[in-house]
Amino acid sequence: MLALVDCNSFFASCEQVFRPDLRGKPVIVLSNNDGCIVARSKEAKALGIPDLEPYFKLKHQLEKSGVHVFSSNYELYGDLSNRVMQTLEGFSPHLEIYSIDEAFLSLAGIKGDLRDYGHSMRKAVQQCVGLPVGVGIAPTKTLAKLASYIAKKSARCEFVCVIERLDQWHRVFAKIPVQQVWGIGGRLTKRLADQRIFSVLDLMKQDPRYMKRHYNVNVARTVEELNGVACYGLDQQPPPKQQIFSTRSFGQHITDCAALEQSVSQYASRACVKLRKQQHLVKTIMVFAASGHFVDRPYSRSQVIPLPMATNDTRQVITAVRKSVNEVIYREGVKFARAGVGLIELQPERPEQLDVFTPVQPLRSKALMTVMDEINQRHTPVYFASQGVTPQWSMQRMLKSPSYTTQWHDLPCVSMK
DNA sequence: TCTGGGGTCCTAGGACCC
DNA sequence: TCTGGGGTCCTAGGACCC
Repeated sequence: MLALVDCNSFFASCEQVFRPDLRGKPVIVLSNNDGCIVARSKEAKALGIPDLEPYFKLKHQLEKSGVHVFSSNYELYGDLSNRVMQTLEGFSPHLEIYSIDEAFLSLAGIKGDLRDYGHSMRKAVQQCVGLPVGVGIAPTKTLAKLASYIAKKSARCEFVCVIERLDQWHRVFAKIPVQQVWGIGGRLTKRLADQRIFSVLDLMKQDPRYMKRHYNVNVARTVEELNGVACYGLDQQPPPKQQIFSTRSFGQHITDCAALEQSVSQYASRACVKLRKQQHLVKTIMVFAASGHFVDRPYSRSQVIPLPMATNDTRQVITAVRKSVNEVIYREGVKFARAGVGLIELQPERPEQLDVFTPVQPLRSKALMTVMDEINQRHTPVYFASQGVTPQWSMQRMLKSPSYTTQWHDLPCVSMK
């Protein structure tokens, strides 16, 4: 059996941990640049606030109804996420961190009542981190996901749902729309509806071979998984990333080339930090920049750049992306709204076999990057001048909460009265 | 004025090889 | 009369996830 543990309204709940005055109140969290609504507390959902709606459209209404609004604070969410995962590690030696707010746990060998076990996980996370979670327990990942959905929807479950005997669940599955199944998105839902497959039960009853022929192998696997046949195992050590991207929308539109160069330098630098963390080198990079989606004549340019040698030296990558911006991407008169850098062809830092003819990165690069990474973990960050000192185009996060758990000057204070 | 930022996997079709 | 079959690699596009 597997458990899926996921945090309820994760970002919104994080904001409430150090603000007890906001518990039980409507709270929402916005995406980067305060663009869209990406998380809503239970109370905010109850007010009918839609997910992924642009903030500016609802701002007025939100103010009127007294909703508490936050910019995203990834420092805080990342740190609380780590604490949740550490707590869960105490419940199973086999844990797959699936996303910032979810983990799969193997419950193989767990004796006793699984529902009780689920409740003890819930209690532990609540007590150690202060966050509410739901627990779904079932024989396959897809069913565990479904169980966690039921755990949150049905009051009777009290946030823990165990699916063991599948035949006892047909009545419930018949009431759940098929798009709630993990792996079934909007497009597939439409196609399935044409075949009169509307509910989880409808999908579960299909022949996997037929579904493989008419859809694809993943849909076939989903059907198998719904029937208790495990097609996906636990990935305890996620494979290294095959591509690394860093892209952002700007806080303000950019029209001059120097500013655009600064921004891609910064994204290149961020991507290279991730690259070195997974001990890889990059051979090919991609740079792009574009105007907003919602202008009359949208502009977008990208360039794929092979590097002279595989590297993880930020300087090499910055040089290449700046050149690209200058010579290919930038155009006068365009109001750029976003840009990004992708490291698209990677290879391990230590290849199995070196060969005589391929140039290798100088050792001094490695030494310099190691020192930079170490300084940036512990001290005031150092960075390249080309990233700009006080860029005007930086992300807007007007409503960000303090980094309560990661910055000394943001530590919460307790006063005794 | 104002609409996120990451990722993965699969499939089909073309080019090319023997 | 009669014109193979199997394979790899690459790319673009589609679909999904959080």
